[in-house]
Order: sequence, then structure tokens, then C-alpha cells
Amino acid sequence: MSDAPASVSKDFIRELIAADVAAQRNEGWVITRFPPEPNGYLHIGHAKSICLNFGLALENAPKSRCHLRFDDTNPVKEEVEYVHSIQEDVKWLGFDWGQNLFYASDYFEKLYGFAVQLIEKGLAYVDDQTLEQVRAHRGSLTQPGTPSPYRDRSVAENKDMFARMRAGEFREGERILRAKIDMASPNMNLRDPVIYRILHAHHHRTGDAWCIYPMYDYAHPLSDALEGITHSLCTLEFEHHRPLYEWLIDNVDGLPGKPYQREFARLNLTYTVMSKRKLLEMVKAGLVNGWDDPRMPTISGIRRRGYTPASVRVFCETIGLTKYPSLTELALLEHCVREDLNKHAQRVYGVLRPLKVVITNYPEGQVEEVELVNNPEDPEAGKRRVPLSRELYIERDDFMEHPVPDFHRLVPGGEVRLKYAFCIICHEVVKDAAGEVVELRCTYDDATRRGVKPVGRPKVKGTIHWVSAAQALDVQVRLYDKLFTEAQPDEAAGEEGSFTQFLNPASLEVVTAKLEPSVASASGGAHYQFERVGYFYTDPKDSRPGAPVFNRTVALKDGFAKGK
RNA sequence: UGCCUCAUGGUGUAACGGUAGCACAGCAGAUUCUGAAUCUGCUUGUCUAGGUUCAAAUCCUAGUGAGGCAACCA
Repeated sequence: MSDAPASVSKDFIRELIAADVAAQRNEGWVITRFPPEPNGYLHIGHAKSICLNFGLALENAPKSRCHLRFDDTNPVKEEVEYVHSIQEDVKWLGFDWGQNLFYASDYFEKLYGFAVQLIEKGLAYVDDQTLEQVRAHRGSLTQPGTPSPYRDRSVAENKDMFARMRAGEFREGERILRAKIDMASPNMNLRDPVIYRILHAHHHRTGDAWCIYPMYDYAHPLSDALEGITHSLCTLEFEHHRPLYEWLIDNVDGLPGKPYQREFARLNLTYTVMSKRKLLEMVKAGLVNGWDDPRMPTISGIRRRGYTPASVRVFCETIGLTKYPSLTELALLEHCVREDLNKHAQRVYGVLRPLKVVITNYPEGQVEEVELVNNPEDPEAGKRRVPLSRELYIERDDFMEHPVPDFHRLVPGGEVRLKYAFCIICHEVVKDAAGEVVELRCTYDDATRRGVKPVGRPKVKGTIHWVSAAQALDVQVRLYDKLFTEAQPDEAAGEEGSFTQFLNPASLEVVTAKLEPSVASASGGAHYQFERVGYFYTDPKDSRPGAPVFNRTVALKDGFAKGK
């Protein structure tokens, strides 16, 4: 089984797990979990966690599994819409939780029992203080807290009070259950943390069965233990919750498992904001067209943009896993899609900003078919036929009346190759009254067909794509670009500003492009490369039979544009 | 003015006391019926100061810088 070269370097979590497996901790089982709260849509940062947790299960098979658990302990923020979208997104990424779908709310009764146990052990008490009083007693970062006057209530009174909390005798905020740990701890999380609060709210799964709900810090470690989780992986901001996690695992009796928590740095991406709160803000303000707007860093957004699951998985592997709060360049994500799509995307000719070309020596009314390669990276992809006639469209960018140095596409008097057709020479530039170039009159050279370079003539430097005017399809194409103009919108905004002031006004441009007729049959959800232009994805929502709508996933790298 | 964690090219990471490597980005060149892809080469790095050691990115001490922490959120 293990004859593979084990020399590949592991991140600190994988090393830890490998050591646990080697030491036969938990009989060598590795059981992880991805535990989102269903209070919003998943984003690319969650993908990192999903790939880690589910990846770990895959890597450590067969004694392994990864649970999908909804951390639904705060009914006022959670909605079923989100539990559906989260499942869809995890599946899309290519992961399978099998039978292991859980909800923290499944454990409410057990969690309540554990709380009673803590009360009986003298490790939890009901506090009657107001929120403000609790806050005041907690101390500060530099000053220790002071005990609540209710801290030394008798076990009997605590049990009675807690039962009455559950029975709904109190209003929200009137009572809380606290773990009795250490009001003087330098770790604020240990200053008698709240473990239950009263919420007269309807829960999306338990309905009105409960009016007290466990806090994350309480429910999470115990849920992990109940599910037999061995390794509970979360992001760095939970680092100082770890002592509380361990306190609960150590002080609650009857837990079937003994998980431990480790933390890693969350993903940060340039030109992106990653918090659910800010994404929600943009959705609500109508700054984007919903959670699945292709400019959003949500899984549903990047899916609609045309990113592939494989490219996201490769990205998540590539960024690594450390405790350093890094900032990854968006360019790396883009590289990952290009790499995937280059190998798999069907090539097609599409002109985003059309300029008419008339080939004056090509017979009027004649239409021929030219054979084009579907994907030079994949011979199996075969060929297709595309019409060619006297009137064509080429990209406006592929012509310059007054060329800059090193421009080797079409210029007045110059020659360029129409890919897979023949070479043309531009003889006349037709302009409208405003001086705008509206048409090029060219001649073609029959001796240059099939890529032939006639002997004794210099090689034509430029090769451009084209579409036959009469057969071209007018298609809506959405040109997406980065959502923000600043690499770090939050940093740039500072304390007083808002990240929204750095929204890129050019993040979406809609054009009517001229496409080769073969794409008429394209359905939603297909990947294409428009040759020399970029990768495009037929929008799954807005495409109609015979009328696809294309989203630009990412542009092709452009060495010429860069040099300018 | 506390506690915790972290610090390797522009960016992300590897090196587990013994040649600082890889990827992205950038820059050249080769190649190309996509200025893409591919191939080749190049530029750029161990936060600072001490110490331990034959040998330190790695261990120790101090400093500096960064991130996190005072919801009845997760």
C-alpha cells in the first residue's frame, strides 16, 4: 500500500495526523468534519477547509471519514436556504459525506444533559446578571475579572434554575448558564464563559422545542466528541478557544471520543473580501447580482463564473497550510483555472468587438467551410467545420491604423494570417463621418491556405481569429474582471472608510459578440476557449436553447498587452 | 498596555542541525496557424542583535514587526 515515495512534504497538520496514525491513536482512525453554520453561502475560503477536511479523509482511507455538520446553534441567523446551498457547494467541489450528515441541533438533548452534569459537578452555574453586568465583571484584556454574585449558588438551585430556563420561565437575557472556570484567567474565554442563553426563537430544524440554545464554544467540542471526531480543524481565530475546548472534553463524563483541536490560517485573496458579513452586505445593497454573481468569491459565484471543481481543488492544495496569516495573489487562482481549462476547453472563434473585413477578391455569395482544431491540447477532441466567406469580422484590437512598435497584426498595407484560412492584406481603411474605422477592405492570397508560407516571401508574423459575417451569431457575453480596484479593499478603506468604495466600476462589461455558428447548440454549463481571447462559460441560469449567454471566466494571458 | 500565535524572494510555500528548493508573478530567449500553451534561462529571500555548535532558516535569549482575543455570534 505504502510503496509510494513518502518524501512529499507535509503541512504541520498532516504531520501531526501521520504521527497519530503511526502511534495508533484512536486505533489509527482519522475522522474530520466540515462544520459550517448555515447563515450564508460558502466562499473560496471555505473551500480551503473543505479540501483539507475531506482531503484528509480520502488520504487516510480506509480508516477515515469526514462529516458534514451544520453548526446550527443560533436560530436567529440560520436558514434552510443556506443548508441547501452548502450541501450543493460541497458536492460540486467533488466531496461526499456519505451517511455522515449531522446537525449540532441533533444533540440538543444530550448537550442539555451534559450541562446538567456540569452543574452537578459544581462546574456550571446559572447567572442572573444582565448582559452589561456580565460584561463589567469579565474585566478587560489587562485586568482580571471578578466573580458573579451568583457564582456560588447551590447545585440544587442551579439545577432548578436551569430547568426553569428550559421551561421558558424567563425572558431573553434574564438568565444564562456559565461554566465555572477562572475569572482571573489571562484567556478571556476561560472567564466563566456563557454556555447556554435564552432565545425565544424558531429553529429551522427543532422548531419551538427549545428556548435555550448552547453556545458554539460549548456545543462544538461536545458535538465533535459525540461524533467520534478525532481531529477538529478550524481557523486561527479559535486558537484561544482551545483551552475551553479541552476543558469541556476533560470535564464532561461519558463522551465517546476524545478529539483535539488544531488551527490553521484562513485564506485571504487579493482583490477580494472574504467575510460572510461583507458579502451579505454587497448582496443586500445590490452591489452585485446575488450570492452567485460571477464576481463573488462564493463557491456558487465562481462556479457560475466558470471555475471548475478540479481547478479549485488544485488551488487549495497549492496554497499550502500554515499558521501564517498570508495573502494569496488572485493570479494563482487564475493560473489554476487556466491550467485546467487549457487542457479541456473546446476552442471556438469569437469576436468580442467586431470590425468588418471585406475580402474584395473573394467571390461574392461564395461560402466555404474550413476545418478547425477543437483543442490542440487534446487530439481526441477532433475538428469542426466553420463557414468562411467574403465578409468577416475580426477583433478591433487586431487592427491598428497607426501601429505601435512590435504590433504584428493587421495594419494598413500589411499582411496577417486568418487562422486556418489564408493571409489577407489590408488595402483600404473605411471610416464613418466621425472618423471611426468601420470597415477594412482587403485581398486574400490563395497560395497561403493551410498555413502555407509561399517560398521567397517573409513569414507573416500575425495570426488572428475571425468569424464569417453572414453566419455569425450575435451573443451576449459578460466580461468579468476583478471586483475591487485595490488588492486589499479593507486595508485601503481604513477605519472610517468602506471596502465598497473600491468596487471596480469595470468589473462587468456586457458586449454583443460575434461567434462562430457552432455555439448555437451550446447549452448552459459548458466551458469554451475563445481563441486568443479567454475562457468562457455558458451561464447556467440565463442561457436558452439556441441563445447561450457567456460569462468570461478568465482572460488568456496576453504577453503583448503586458508589454505595452 | 495584558495574554496567545506567527515571521524564508514581489506572493504562496519546502527544507525537521549539514548544498536555501518548488509554484505563481516578473524578465529574456526558443518554439508556435492562439502574442496562449509548451520548453530553456534569468532576477529576487531566511525580520534584527546576541548566544549554543565543527555546522543554525532550523536550537536558546532579547528585541522588532504582524495577526488574534474583552457577543448572551460562529
